[in-house]
Amino acid sequence: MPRRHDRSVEFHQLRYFVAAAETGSISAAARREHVTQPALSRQVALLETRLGVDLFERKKQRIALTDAGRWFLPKARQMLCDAATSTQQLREHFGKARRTLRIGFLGTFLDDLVAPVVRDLKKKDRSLAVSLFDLAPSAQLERLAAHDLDAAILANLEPRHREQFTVRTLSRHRFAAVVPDAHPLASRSSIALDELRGEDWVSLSDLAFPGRRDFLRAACSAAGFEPRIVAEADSVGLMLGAVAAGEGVAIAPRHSEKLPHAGAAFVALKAPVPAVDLVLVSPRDAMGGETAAFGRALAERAKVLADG
Amino acid sequence: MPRRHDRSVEFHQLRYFVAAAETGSISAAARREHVTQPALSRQVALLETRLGVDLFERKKQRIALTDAGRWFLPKARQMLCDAATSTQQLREHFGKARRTLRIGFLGTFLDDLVAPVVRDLKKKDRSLAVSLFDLAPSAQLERLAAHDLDAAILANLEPRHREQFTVRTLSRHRFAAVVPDAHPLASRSSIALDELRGEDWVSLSDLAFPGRRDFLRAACSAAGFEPRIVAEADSVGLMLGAVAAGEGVAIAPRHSEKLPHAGAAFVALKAPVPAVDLVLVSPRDAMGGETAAFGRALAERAKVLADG
DNA sequence: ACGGGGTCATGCCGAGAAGGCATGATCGCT
DNA sequence: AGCGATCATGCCTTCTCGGCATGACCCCGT
Repeated sequence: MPRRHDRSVEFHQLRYFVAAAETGSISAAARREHVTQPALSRQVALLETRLGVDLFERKKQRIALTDAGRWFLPKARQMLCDAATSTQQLREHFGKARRTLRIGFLGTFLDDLVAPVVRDLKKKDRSLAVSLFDLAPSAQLERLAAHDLDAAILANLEPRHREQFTVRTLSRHRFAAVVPDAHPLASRSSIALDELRGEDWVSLSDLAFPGRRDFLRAACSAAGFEPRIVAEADSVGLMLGAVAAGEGVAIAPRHSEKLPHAGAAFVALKAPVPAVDLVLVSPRDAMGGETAAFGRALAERAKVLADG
Repeated sequence: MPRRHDRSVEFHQLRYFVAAAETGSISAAARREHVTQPALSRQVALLETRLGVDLFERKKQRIALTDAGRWFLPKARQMLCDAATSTQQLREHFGKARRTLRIGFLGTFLDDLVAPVVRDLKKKDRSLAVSLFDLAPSAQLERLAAHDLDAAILANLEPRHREQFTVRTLSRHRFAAVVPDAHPLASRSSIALDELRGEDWVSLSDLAFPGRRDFLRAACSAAGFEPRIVAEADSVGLMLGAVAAGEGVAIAPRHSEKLPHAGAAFVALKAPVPAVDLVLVSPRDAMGGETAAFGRALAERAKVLADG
């Protein structure tokens, strides 16, 4: 008897879910995954029934992640990353597969930093294979330590990581304030950090973003106050959601404005603007030729972006 | 067009592979997974072709893991663990699922420590749900920190983990020497540690077993010499394999003698015998009632074992 | 207001995958 | 040698997944 009513999740369902969450559309996800829209729609629905949890809100037209969906998204990404890297590593080590470069980063860097560099490198070396993974910083560090990634793009690196890995500085990223749409300061063109002195604050969990909370504390401390942190989120998306929901205010790198953030407004900060160095991190021992080439190209691109 | 020649791995194939590796038999694995032997045989073969790598050596009768298989086994376990814990956590948090206790440990502890305790607890509370995961220590610690496990059974805990988690001592475990079958000392009933002074040593990777290498160094140092470590393995099984292959000698907890170790012999050590405390580790904040009950029962059982 | 171009969901069908059963080949053990 | 156990293969059935067609709905422009 072929097993019925199977409650187990399948990899392709996770892929479809991630695609749908990232594109915010079933149709677009279907195009990306090279299947038809009904096929993907059904697999996502099946995933939801198997999990017993709704991942998307069907708002007649477009779809939106539920809280459960937002929570599950990074988990699904990690599962896919682990499956891809483990099997790839197995093929490379014990089989005849060619070396693949595996890069981790936050999704917001894909479009104008990582993707162009990868395109350029592939143009020069047609045989180059690259796998890209959108992961939370802590997940990147774990996989870096286990040699499941060749390089990761991070900020807010703690000292013990600086000595554990080789680090190359890419560019400096400035922060902006994020406040609810309804907030009196939302329409200002720029504000000083200490105007947010009395607010409730939303930060990022140290579990997913090591060092980020301390960075917030240090920035506020430089402005002469201590932030009252009332909530922590596991991802930038969840943090923006918390701000939109009125839980408090936050600071975020300016480029995260590209994430969906309905209900939350980005407002420029007056000098001194908090900023972090974006760095490329690799394991100390295994800095292969492709990794080094990628690092060089990435640093160059980052420099161009910073100048422009 | 239904996709052909799919190279992607499926969860059930990983489950079957792990079952086959753990039981050392396709038939036994099939019984455990409630499918017929041909079904499981085929899925494992299919997995191998998709990976492009042989995971088992078919020795006419029984099967044995290849090096690739040994390397892949912990990876497969982690993928299954992550899928199980993530989906379960989702169901509990956002759905209507009952709380499940998630325990991590090394496979060698299952039979006489973990399994009996779980059986007893389930007898008392029929509604108790428990998930068990055979994971490398570092993997347990990661998942503990991310609240993907409720408790883990570990040894060789580093100070920073002792302060990060709550720790309960279970029992003391003594080590034995492990030498190749052909080694002159293999037939002795017991040896002193410093008789291995001049040998090449095999240890466990700090990546998978944090603190274990330092423990070996300290033990040898107490015996008055410095071990020349020529190889490191990612799992106890790989370490025993390395010893059997003649790469060197090692020390291992006596209970790991239950693992398959053809070609390697366990020899008792004379006093002072290196030993570690086995501890139950849980996140500081979330020590639920079931977790506490499990801890108590486990400590009791460990005490009985130590006395017996 | 109404139709066209989007969205997502559902019904139906066919190809393929996965499982069961039966069988064959090989080895170990009595 | 024969029995029992192992793993692999062939054949058949069932379920799944994906494609196509279609329907329901919404936004938008004429």
